[in-house]
Amino acid sequence: MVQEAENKLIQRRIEKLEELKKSGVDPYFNGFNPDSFAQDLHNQYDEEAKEKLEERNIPVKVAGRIMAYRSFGKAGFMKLKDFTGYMQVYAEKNSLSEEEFRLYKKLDIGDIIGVEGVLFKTKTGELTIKAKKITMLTKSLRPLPEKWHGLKDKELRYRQRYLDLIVNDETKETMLKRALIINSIRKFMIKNRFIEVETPMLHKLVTGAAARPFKTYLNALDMELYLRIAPELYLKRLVVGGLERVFEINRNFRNEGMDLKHNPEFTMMEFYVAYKDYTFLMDFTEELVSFVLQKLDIKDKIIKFDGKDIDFSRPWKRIDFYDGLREVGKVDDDILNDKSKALKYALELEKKVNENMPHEKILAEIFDALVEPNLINPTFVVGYPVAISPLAKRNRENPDITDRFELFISGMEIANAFSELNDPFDQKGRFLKQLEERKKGDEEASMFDEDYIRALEYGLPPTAGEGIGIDRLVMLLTGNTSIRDVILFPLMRDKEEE
RNA sequence: GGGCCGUUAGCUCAGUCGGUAGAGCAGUAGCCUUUUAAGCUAUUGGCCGCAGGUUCGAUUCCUGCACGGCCCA
Repeated sequence: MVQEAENKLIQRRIEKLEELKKSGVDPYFNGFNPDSFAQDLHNQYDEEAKEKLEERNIPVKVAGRIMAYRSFGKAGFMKLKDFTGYMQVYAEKNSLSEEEFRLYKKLDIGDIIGVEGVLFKTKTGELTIKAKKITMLTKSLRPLPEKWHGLKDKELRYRQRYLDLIVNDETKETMLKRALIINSIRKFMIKNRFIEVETPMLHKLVTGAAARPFKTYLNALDMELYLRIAPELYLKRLVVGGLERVFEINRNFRNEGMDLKHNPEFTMMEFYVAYKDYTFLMDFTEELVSFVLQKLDIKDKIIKFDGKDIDFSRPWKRIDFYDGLREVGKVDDDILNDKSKALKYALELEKKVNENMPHEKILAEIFDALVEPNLINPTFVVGYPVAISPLAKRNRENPDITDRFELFISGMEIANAFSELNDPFDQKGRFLKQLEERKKGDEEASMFDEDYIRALEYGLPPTAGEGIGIDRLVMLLTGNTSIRDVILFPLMRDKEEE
């Protein structure tokens, strides 16, 4: 048996399954080939007049899951769902063989069936298939959630996403939109002559971002490995190799807290373009997102998210990191100039900071607390300090800051980008600095990547690079305030089954 | 990590000021050949999240735990 009968409802359906088998019906029949999808039929025939449609006597074969079942004696209606939409089926005794009518009477909501018949319209004008033949394709053993309220329990929706998808059309809509968003991004990148690549997920060194990694182990080489926190250094190696425009849309893994905006594995697009700098990337990002909005048919450039209107009209606001602290965060100058005052202030804000951290890192924490939540419309923050930007190129006028920006929308960090540091001597120094931070206890500090230095010694052309958080972008564009609602299978804690 | 809230039938939810529970849908039986949450009649279904404590008695009160949600860090 597949599973123990959990309750009488399942028990009853298993009995029905056995009855089917006994009467010679294969409850898992594999030879039915539908010739139409629900939505296509609606698109084609919804506008057609009832009489005309019925004269034409159009034969169709569809397959799907029974979502509603309304029966009255010698006839009845079913609502069938396939991946495109719904199609109503009308079954009556006179149009079916005796066996098939008996099969019809035994069907359950949730069963997957194939229907052959002709199109007609009901009294109320709904396009419907009058069944001539019904084929059981998959018997469903578990009862579906209630037809009206559906499945609301978030825990069940995440843990049993298949059920969520069967019952809640909004979930499917969100995921289809996600696919559309990623597709349009890909289209935009390719249009701009970027080459899509895949780089390793299993890394020997933790680099490319500030985060704690997942550790794993490769038996064949007796080697400790990390799941990547970012593909950055591999992508830049490719630019060294002459792939001057590359992008990768793929998963990153970060071993840190989970909340509305963080899932341990998440999807990023990173891309690099040679002979451009970070100012190019700001324009490019505006164009990219505008392109996606256009593909989503959002014409007024305004999106409702978390109760706020977000205006994507170009150009987007650009503010300086320190100006942001002063003007948006109302942070006093002596905090900006004095590390011990900054530390004290950050502690008052209940940030996890300590005296081993560089002053700039503490300021970044204060920025996180006081400035970021106020950046609602798309805002580029520029002028990040060198100390917290180990892979970014220094600004020519002010060597203490970098040619870098982060993009915030609705208080969320959406993108991080900079002119890439391509001076191997400077890069070596930054790596060494990161090692020091690591020794002081910063588990998020970068490791030293010698081969990457070697690659830089061969010469990385002047390059601009950016990472865009795809899940968060999808959240914004689909109106979901939880990252779990835009990931098909978000990570859940184990629940012991009895 | 802290705070608040939730966990009752397959699903969505009531409820018991402490006396082992109820609705709708789904299921089952019957009537019904154009329904739209179809209708009508009858009916099955519960370790009231888990473990302790208080009590004559706990699903209810208390404590702890698990999982989830929201808020904060």
